[in-house]
Amino acid sequence: MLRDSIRALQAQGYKATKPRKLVLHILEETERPLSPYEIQAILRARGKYLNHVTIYRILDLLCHLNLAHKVLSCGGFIKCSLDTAAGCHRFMVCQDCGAIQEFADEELCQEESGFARSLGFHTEHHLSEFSGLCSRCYMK
Amino acid sequence: MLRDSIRALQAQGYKATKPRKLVLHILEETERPLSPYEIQAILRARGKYLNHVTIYRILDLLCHLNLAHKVLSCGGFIKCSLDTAAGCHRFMVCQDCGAIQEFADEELCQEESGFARSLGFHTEHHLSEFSGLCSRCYMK
DNA sequence: TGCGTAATTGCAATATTGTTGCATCTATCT
DNA sequence: AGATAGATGCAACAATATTGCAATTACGCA
Repeated sequence: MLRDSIRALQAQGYKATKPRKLVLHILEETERPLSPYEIQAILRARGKYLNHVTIYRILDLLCHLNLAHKVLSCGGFIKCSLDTAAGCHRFMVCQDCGAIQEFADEELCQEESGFARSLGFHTEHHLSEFSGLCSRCYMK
Repeated sequence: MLRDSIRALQAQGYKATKPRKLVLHILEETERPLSPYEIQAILRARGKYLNHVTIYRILDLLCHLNLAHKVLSCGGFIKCSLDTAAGCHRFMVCQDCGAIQEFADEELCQEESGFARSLGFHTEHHLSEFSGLCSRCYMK
């Protein structure tokens, strides 16, 4: 919810400015990842203007507060839809419709850590991005 | 091995040109991911010159042939050190020394697929990048 | 070994993406 | 409403990435 995100901003001492609300609103209503310049274009098409520098800074902040995520495989940003630990970053990206589903699984995470440790590696953050077909596109 | 990579190029009908050998050689001897411009800088420091466009094209080709990988979390490229299926892309990145270890685990892969399917998602490619400390840095 | 040709590279120009410092503006508290 | 810390816009710039085309080169073959 937009309202929750705004509250989260304020709770940590950040101002609920118009630009921040605009960016949050766009992210809320969009399922697929958006790049900073895409966000700017969407706003422009609606007669709003934000400087790209502002958008970059807002996205940095949102990621820092775990209100948004950067999807590395495409470089875009999506809203954070889970309130799990910040250390894990997991998505399934549908190759057909581009939709993204965030997921979390404690068990999988532990198995990954265990596997890594068996190779002598002590992990802190796990990033996973799976691509394939979502249930809807798979049915088609 | 450099020789193997060159052979792989030729086996698929690509020429073993000087620029390609240079890039492969740099990737072979470097443990950490390198960006196109870093590769150019390393070569320049050795008195060699490659146009950045050439480097981009070579890296595209190497990734396409699964002789190199792009590490998404940093944007750099490393040599491919496993001859596993091209669909999986897994690294552990040491936060201290920057070294990268590629890994593969069929079992983990299957569990990931199963987990995704339980959410209605049919995966094709799995990307994982774990960050933490390698055994050497963990000991320090 | 030298030639012909298709593949590859270099170059120039341009597009896209990301960053910095500073002046101006605004959300929030009183 | 006014003060002020924090946020935004602007301008300039840096870094990264892409395209079309001319020049060069690796490789097969005579």
